[in-house]
Amino acid sequence: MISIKDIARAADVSHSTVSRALRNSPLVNPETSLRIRTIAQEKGYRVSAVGRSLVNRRTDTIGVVVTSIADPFNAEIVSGIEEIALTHGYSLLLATCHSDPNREMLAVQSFYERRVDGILVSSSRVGSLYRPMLADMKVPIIFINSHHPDDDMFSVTIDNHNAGLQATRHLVQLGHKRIGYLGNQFGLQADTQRYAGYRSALEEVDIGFDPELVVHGNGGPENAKSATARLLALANPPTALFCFNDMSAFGAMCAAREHGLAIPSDLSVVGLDDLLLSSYAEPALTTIRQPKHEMGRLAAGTLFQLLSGNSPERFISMRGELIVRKSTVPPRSSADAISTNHQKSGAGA
Amino acid sequence: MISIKDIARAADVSHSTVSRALRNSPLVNPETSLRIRTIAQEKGYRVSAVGRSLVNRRTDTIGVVVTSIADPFNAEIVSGIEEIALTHGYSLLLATCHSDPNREMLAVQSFYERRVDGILVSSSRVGSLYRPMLADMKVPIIFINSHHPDDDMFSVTIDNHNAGLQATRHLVQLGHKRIGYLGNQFGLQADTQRYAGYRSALEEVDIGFDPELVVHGNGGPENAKSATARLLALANPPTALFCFNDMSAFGAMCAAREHGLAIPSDLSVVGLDDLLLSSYAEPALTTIRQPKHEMGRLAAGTLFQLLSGNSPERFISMRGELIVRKSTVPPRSSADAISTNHQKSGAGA
DNA sequence: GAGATCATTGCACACGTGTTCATACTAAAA
DNA sequence: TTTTAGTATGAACACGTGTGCAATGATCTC
Repeated sequence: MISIKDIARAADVSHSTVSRALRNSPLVNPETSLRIRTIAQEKGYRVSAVGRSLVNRRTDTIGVVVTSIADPFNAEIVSGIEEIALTHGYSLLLATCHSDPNREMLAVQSFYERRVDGILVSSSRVGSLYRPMLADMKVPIIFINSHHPDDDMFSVTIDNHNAGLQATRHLVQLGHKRIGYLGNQFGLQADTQRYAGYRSALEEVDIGFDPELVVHGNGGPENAKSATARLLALANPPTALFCFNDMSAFGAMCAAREHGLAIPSDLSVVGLDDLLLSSYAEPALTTIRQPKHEMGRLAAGTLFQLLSGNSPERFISMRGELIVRKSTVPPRSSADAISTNHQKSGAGA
Repeated sequence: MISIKDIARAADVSHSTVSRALRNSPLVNPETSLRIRTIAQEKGYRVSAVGRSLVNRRTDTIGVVVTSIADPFNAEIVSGIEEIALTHGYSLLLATCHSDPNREMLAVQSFYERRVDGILVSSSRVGSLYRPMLADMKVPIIFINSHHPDDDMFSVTIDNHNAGLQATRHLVQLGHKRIGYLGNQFGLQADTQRYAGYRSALEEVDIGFDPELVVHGNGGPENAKSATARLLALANPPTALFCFNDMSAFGAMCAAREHGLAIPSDLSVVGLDDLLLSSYAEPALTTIRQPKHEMGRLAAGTLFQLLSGNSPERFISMRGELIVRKSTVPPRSSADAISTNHQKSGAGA
């Protein structure tokens, strides 16, 4: 591993001069500078970012922790972050925590030890426990997809309540009266808020709320499938379903078909995310588009604002956009769906 | 930012003793050690990995470059890598290159400057151009999903030829005679090999090869859609389609439906990847499962073998597994599909 | 009690880079 | 010629950490 001292020896100058020459400092004679840079190139020299970081007190690196990178939602957020980081010449340190608060803390601590210049956390489960930790380490942290009402926290979220409201309103306007909610793990902030939006939409039109129509998965399709099966086994099943996210919606549609129901004629489904594949599904999924990529960009942008000494907005809240596709239609009979009590041995289509 | 010198001052010892105490060295008096560690904790001290890296000459960091993290295929590979890295106490530096050889090189150079202990590159587009660069920088590199026949390269791939063979054989065995191939960008190694497998399967049973039935997308659903549309507009369209990957398969199925065809009765489709959502599609996608997570694990495992001085296998080739689901059935008439020349204004189901 | 062994600690240097300050030399001005 | 201003360079220190070596003092052995 060759250092500036090596090429200093080769060029018969001090390492100071080499350092200056490589950074194109006007302090060094143009001829010597060229000679040094030539030698450096010949020897295949590359600066050591670790040596440089030690003196510059910055690593040009930001840390990103997500629940799972295999989750396309997180992947798109990271994609947005990476895009902005690249334009600033920053690198990305990635860690996953699998919704484990402990692993989340460990990841953040690891980032801190590595002296990242900033940290982005998506779907944090730790929340206010960060406070004492943040007091110690003066590293700017931006939260994505979780909001903390404390003064010194920055966050980028979508308006989850509004998203739930839009999705449910859409189903209400189609004429549905028995609308189910397929949530994520209980206690998750985004779930609570989307659920609240769902409730609000029902109250707007005086549709009686039926707790039977609320089930919880874990955000993945498999859990959504079994949760939906419970819902469809009800004596008076829903005619429409609002799902926490698109992955859950896929699982729900799968369960419905196995139950002998056709989508959307027997069951309307609306998701939330608008994943790349959602528009290619059959039927194409009606959903609330979440600007994932843009959220990543904004979060990273906020961080770089902070790093350059500016005072960006603390709480950025984005609006989801309703994308109506083919998975939602009016219910079969406008006189509610009491008559359509499907048997499990029903039409196998 | 507090350093060992600060707590050395506070504990009235030399920074050497602090360094030893924090690493639980047996050389330091247990009482002093405890006192030092207490002070360190009170002050919220955390080692600087950059200082440590400078002297240890290792960063406990590996670099990963993928084409796009938003691509679920890459995301799952990264997920596998991260899992193994974590067990070794390593962190992950992530970069994307968007299939641009130049950006790929820049990413690798950035990693090198940051003195990562090893590099993983998925779907490399640069190939042998690495050689001179590798000669300079003695950082172990593992390639995923691209194979380089040079001596000093390590790689983990799936047997693409075999995958193409299995997929096409499956369609042949169902009785299809006009089988299309929807490939990725021309020149991509994986595409060439899968295409070769496709050809081999056709030759096995003496099905005449028709170059009309081969089209190329870019691995994404949108391009796949338009490419498939061209295929279906043929006077004598295919009755089955082997797609480069699952994303393409989704685009292909979408195009077929817009063309008035039913999947699988009018067109059988087989993908390659087995994404999380592939089994939840309608119809559930027949595909060749690629052990993405395992490939990431193996690649990372190979790297850590190298880092610990062992000599792991150079070329790891994995077998894809045919997963038969609902998107493939025998063709409508065994007397080929000449009669089924669908009009674009056909049944709109 | 003298020498030997051991436990504990500090000094000094190293890692690779950037930067301040002083120095040596050159050229211009007086 | 002397002073002044300017140019080019090196010495020295700093960043935070780890470690070989020496030094100190204590305990043990005979």
